[in-house]
Amino acid sequence: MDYRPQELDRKWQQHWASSRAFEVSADSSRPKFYCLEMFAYPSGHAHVGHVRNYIIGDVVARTKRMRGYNVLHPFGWDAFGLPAENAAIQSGIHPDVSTRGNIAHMKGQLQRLGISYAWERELATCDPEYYKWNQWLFIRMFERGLAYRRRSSVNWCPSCSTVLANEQVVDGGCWRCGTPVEMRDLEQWFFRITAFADDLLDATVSLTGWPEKVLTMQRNWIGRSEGARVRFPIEGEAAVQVEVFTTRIDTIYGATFVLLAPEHPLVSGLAAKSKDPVSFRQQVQAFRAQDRAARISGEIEKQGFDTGFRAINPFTHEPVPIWIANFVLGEYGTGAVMAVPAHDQRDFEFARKFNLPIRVVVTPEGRPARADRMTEAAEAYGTLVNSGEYSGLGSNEAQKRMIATAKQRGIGEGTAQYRLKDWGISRQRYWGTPIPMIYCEKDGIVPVPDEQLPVELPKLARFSGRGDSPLAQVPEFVNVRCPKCAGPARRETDTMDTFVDSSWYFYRFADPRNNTMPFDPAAVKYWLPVDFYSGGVEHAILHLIYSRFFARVFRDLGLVDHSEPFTQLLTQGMVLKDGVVMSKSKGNVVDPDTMLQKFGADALRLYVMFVAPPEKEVEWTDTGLEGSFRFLARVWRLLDRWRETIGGEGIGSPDTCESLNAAERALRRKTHDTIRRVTIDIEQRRQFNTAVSAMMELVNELYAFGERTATGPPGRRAEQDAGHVGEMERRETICVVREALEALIRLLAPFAPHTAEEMWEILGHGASFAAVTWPTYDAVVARAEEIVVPVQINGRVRSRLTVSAEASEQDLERLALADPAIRSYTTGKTVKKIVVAKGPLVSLVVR
RNA sequence: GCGAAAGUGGCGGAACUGGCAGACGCGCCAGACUUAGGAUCUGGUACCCGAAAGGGUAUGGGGGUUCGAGUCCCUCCUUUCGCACCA
Repeated sequence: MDYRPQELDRKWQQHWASSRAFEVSADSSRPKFYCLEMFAYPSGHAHVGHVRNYIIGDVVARTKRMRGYNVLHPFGWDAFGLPAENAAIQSGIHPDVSTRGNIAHMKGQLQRLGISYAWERELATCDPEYYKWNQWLFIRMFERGLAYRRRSSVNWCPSCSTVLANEQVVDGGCWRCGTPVEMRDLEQWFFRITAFADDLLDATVSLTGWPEKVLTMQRNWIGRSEGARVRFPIEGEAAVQVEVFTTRIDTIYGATFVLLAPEHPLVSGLAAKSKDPVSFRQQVQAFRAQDRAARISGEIEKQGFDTGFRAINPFTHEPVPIWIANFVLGEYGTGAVMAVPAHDQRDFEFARKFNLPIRVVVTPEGRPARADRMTEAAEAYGTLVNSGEYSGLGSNEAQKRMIATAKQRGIGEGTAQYRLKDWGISRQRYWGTPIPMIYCEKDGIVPVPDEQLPVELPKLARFSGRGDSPLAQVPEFVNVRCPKCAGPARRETDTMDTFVDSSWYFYRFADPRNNTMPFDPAAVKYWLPVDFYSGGVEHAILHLIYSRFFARVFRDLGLVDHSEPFTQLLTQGMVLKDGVVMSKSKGNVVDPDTMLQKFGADALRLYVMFVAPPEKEVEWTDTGLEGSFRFLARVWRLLDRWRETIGGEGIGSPDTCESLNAAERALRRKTHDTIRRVTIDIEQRRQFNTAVSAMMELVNELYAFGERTATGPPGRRAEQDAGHVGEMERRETICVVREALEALIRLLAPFAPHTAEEMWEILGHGASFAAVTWPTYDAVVARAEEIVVPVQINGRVRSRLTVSAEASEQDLERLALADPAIRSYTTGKTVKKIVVAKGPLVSLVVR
């Protein structure tokens, strides 16, 4: 009977579907496990790179199910987004149509892989039943001031013709297409994620199940820095002050000038009053026109000019010049800095270039540096000098006292600054959630009443790809009555960033058909947080920080009782082909369906899990896949060779067999040790490749065992008279082999579920794996009876002792010294030291 | 520039708390069974010397701690990733 996986795939997939094997409901009497893979953008075809993630999740989900957990393992579609809309501009096919077609195809691919999803909970974010709750939530956030509208300078991608959030700008370009981002002044909707900056930052220490790398990225992104704001009056301008942010208030006696960003709000006022307003404005314009990416990255030279105005250092009361500099960022802190050239490298370079004074006010070890001899700024903390009453204090102490003084005198206060900005969510595109807001001349901004939700996307007839906000060109959509005064009003025509959709879909899975709330809090209380979440690292800050933000919003709305939605996070590596990431444009995608037709779902699943640990990038090889197929066929032949022998009734467990011979005991030991290793590898180490190799070892052992038995190994079965097998084996052999095979099949089930189900059935078991329990091991049986102990002399292995596992340290020492090979090294010399290490291992120092 | 992770046979990788480096797989070599083998089974496969027994050298380079280092420490090199004038 040959191994024909394609038939098994079909048979068991049908069986799982018709028996609703993976559908679940909340059950407080059982422990729950929520296993989730990042949902998919329905691009049309999943390649093996995408599919790796789903297989990882499926192995975890299936294992947990066998271990008695009530497992929620859902899937859905991140179905809004630009590619579908751009395709519509090209092809004229409506995004709704193409998206649904893509979803149907990809769903089929996942089903053919045998991923154990609870498909009845499937959702797509482009369904009004889903995005209605985006709108509902938006309004709740608006009511609480967490969603607000403001005019500001925003990132604009000219290619996608839409605004981008800061998180979506990578190296100065659009995260999706790489086009350099431009700045535009626009009225936009923002989510006040900065209100949770401290919470999001501080809680990272509680995320012990996350990779440290991702946490570091999030901490850097939030970018909290402690410091102070200090206000500098302007000489002769009583009405205005320059407020600066500094993390080094201890160096304020060394502040010899003040720098403003070209975007600083005071700049235009100063220009007007300056001696030469025309040239002033020209220089500011020149700075602002500089390439933003280059300006921020420090690639261009530091430039600046003197405004002619002077600020009064509130600590020294000295007047210092105010300059405008191209490297000062308008959007960070106050957009103005006090420049301390002696103790800040950037200020140092600027002072040297423009001959501005440098004054040393902090010294690390007693003797102050000479300003005229410095080659770089002295940024280290130390003891203050030339700082009036603060001289002699350490930097830390000085900071505390200076902040207290500033506060007392009303010239400043201690604060923290963040690099995290509020999340701009308006998108000038069609294929997204309409923002449920109405603008009325009389009543201003008015939310759409809850009972009118959802605000549905109108069907667009044409996609031109030109101009802003396609919805603005649909009069029936734009023109509405004001919900308050019933007067004429117009709708918001921007749509939401699709990252809004993906920030809470994992809650909706707990209760996906609810039509009165986003979800029932009780359902979420049972299922959430997600116990195991896996996806690509590319979401380390985008999706994962937005989701943590949404969890806090739901928490503050009283809908959930936790703050962190994902307990354990696994960031899986990409699958490469020919050394590069698979992509349609590179023409190097490996289509899972082709592989399925050749080798079946289980070989593909097994290969993907075996090739490397899940976090690592892997290079796809066809021969590796064939190897996995061969392994499964090898297991299949093993079962074929033993099925009639061990299938009979009335055969007890090996525990009841008293007289196992050495080979049988060794096989039992291997069986139990394999269960131990596979269980730990899957459940604790999440290192699936070594779990697979442990199973391969067991299979090799079973082949070797078969070699020694009456009927011979599986490969020779063809030459045996099949009618006679079975009667020739010892009862003990049958017990031990059956135990080994039944364990193997169950361990294999999460990786190769179709094959395992079939083999389980062949062995005469009725129940499908949804109901089968994970094998357990006996630690005593798993331990070897006899062990080989290496003996080292001066660090080199010179002999090996075969001893009982119970041998004591003294026994080992004695046996080592008595060993002939060892004696040839010790005779005539002194044994200076003997170490018996756990392991065990004996190490002798001989001189 | 700063920070993090990593560097192991021809290849993917293993080695859990410092204890036999190279598990398992791919590839390759040989044998068996065969009309045949690109099926299957068995054996071999880090490198160097040696007919063999055996010996020596090996985890990016150099140094150190230790009875013992792929693993810990220092230093340098390379690769990948993240951050990059954030005051």
